[in-house]
Amino acid sequence: MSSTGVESRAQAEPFYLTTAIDYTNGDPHFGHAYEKVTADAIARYQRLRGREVALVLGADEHSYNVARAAREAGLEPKAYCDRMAERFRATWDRLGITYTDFMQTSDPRHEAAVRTFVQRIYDNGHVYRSTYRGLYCRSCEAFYTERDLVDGRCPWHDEPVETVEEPNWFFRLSAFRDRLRQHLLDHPGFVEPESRRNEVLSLLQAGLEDLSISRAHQSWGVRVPWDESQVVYVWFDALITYVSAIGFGWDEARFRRLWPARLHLIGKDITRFHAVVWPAMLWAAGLALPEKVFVHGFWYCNGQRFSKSLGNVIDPHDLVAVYGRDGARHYLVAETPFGQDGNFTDESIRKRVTSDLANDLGNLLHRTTRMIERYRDGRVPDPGPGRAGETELARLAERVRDAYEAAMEELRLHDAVGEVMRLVRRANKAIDEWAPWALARDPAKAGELDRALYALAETLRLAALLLSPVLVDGSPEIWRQLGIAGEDPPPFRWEDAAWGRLAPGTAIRRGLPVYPRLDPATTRQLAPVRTQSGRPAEAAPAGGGAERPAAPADGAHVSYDDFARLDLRVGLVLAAEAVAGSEKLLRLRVKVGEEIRQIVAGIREQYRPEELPGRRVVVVANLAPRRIFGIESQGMLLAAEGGGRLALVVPERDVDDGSRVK
RNA sequence: GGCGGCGUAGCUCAGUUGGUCAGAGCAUGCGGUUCAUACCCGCAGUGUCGGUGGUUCGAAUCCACCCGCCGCUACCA
Repeated sequence: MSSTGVESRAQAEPFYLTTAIDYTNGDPHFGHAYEKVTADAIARYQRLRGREVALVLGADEHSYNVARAAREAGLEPKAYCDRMAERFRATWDRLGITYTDFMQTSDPRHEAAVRTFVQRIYDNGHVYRSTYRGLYCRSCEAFYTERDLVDGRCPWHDEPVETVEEPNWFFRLSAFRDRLRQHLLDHPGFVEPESRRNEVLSLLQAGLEDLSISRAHQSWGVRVPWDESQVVYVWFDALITYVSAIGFGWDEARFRRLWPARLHLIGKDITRFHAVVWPAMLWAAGLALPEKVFVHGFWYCNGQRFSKSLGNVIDPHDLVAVYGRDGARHYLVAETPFGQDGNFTDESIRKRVTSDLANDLGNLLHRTTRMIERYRDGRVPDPGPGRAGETELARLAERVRDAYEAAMEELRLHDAVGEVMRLVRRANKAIDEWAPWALARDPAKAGELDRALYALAETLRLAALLLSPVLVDGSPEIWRQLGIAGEDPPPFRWEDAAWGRLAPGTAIRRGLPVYPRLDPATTRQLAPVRTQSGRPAEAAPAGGGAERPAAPADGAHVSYDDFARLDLRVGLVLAAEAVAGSEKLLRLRVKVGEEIRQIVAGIREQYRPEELPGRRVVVVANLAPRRIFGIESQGMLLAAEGGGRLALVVPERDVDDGSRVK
């Protein structure tokens, strides 16, 4: 698998990968950084393999939120976008992301590409005119879904929205269902991980609806070429970045060389657009499909979502400031299997960086260079003819290289790094076994000592090379300290990932530890554990007297505390109406103290809408809002069910609405 | 409710097609070493491999049912 045959073809083919393009109505955060770092590690690995790599990043700007943020900042949209794009690029530069292109959707080249693209699918007969119905806010000049609304009102203006119909252009997405399904069956690797692919398949099973791809009444966006009164729907616009960034519509030669992409890296929230809509778009435009859509996981923070209201967002710049560029990158790649969710904690990153980079890798370099200095006058000894490959370390190194290669090709980034760390740990152990300090005292063991020191230096050279896609600062530094001649920074090449390439006689240049241990006393906490109120948790009181022991929770009982988490309230039904198109659902407006909630309840078979207003009910007031039948339900009614009948639970005598139910 | 997935040492997880599969890393305890960044190395562990049945000479690994968790989806108490 390592170095023959198939290679020549692969090397000739460029490797084009993309990350999601980001909304730039706020600064880049941890999740953005994760995606870019993993993409960059893949890109650097492919370059290591000698392939031409295009790594595209970008900014998704034609959304209403961006236009609004611009207005709030007092800037023209384009000026605002350009400024934000700079902030994003600065962050990616800080993280060492080696992107080749950064496409803003407001870039004239992109806008031209979008027009070319949609014109093409129009000419190919995949677009038709129909009516779009949606909820429209006049102030925003934008449509919203039921899910976006807050209390049925515009999330930005707190104004009622109105149902508006407008003529739009529709894309025949449904026509591609069977073909897409077949493609997924024929190409198991088209969507990964497999669980995501299964989701897409079941989605297709459920059926597809055509997609409105234009909007009237909007000025911020790309004009539909054959209908200047409309702009292209923002998602359609955004996806086209993947081709516009590499020249579609403005540099055909480059586009033809790089397309189709080998990999789209995305988060799990946008799977549908990339695994369903995008392939259909490409087919409609007569273009080839990308080889793979890889869905990475989300990061949590102390088990909770990153969110501004919790105050636990992490600025990538802080991550770099505290843990270093390599520390941040290593943590992001090595901590969690690629494709799974991760959980950021200050403790986990400190441990990961300290044990892997400082204690294992950094210290191995330090002790190795120190011994070469001390025992061999600072020159890498000659292991002697034919002996270098005989040591266990040498054999392991080549096995690790092959396992690393397999892992990287399959995007098991975390396994790939883990393999190299295994080698590093084995080298540390080998030092103990060989005890070079003992060999040094016995002139008869000079050959053994030579071989030992050579093997250690060579292991470090290889480990640094294999880790170079992640440890972008440390890998070159390790080579520098090993005294490897050549360009600085070194052009890491896969051909050098073979045992024995380190030239005997090389003068090492020991330096300061590449990865100093973090000082726990001064390491800044990036994500202190917080209480639900958003305040940092109090430290446990000394003496421990005030600790409240958790009630035992056997299978049959919940603790009182668990029960107390429910906020049950008396509510007064103000209005009730049947949910159109539904048999069982009623949409209620319920007054609970000061607030009025919209609650969807499945009680229509037992209660007629007109008999409900004025009645008191019991409401679960702190239930997370859910969308039911397209309508947000902000709570739940308590009802008893039995004998096929449903009975609302009501207070036995009159109490004020808003009263607590215990 | 439907579909998919998961439940293995304190924690995070590996465990291809059933037979050294009961493991790794981290954390803990004890010991060793000195080349080293209070580092590294060794030893010790604990596990009813979610539960119950079944197939088999033999199952963490296959089947059934049950419990719990997660994802997508759904006319949701």
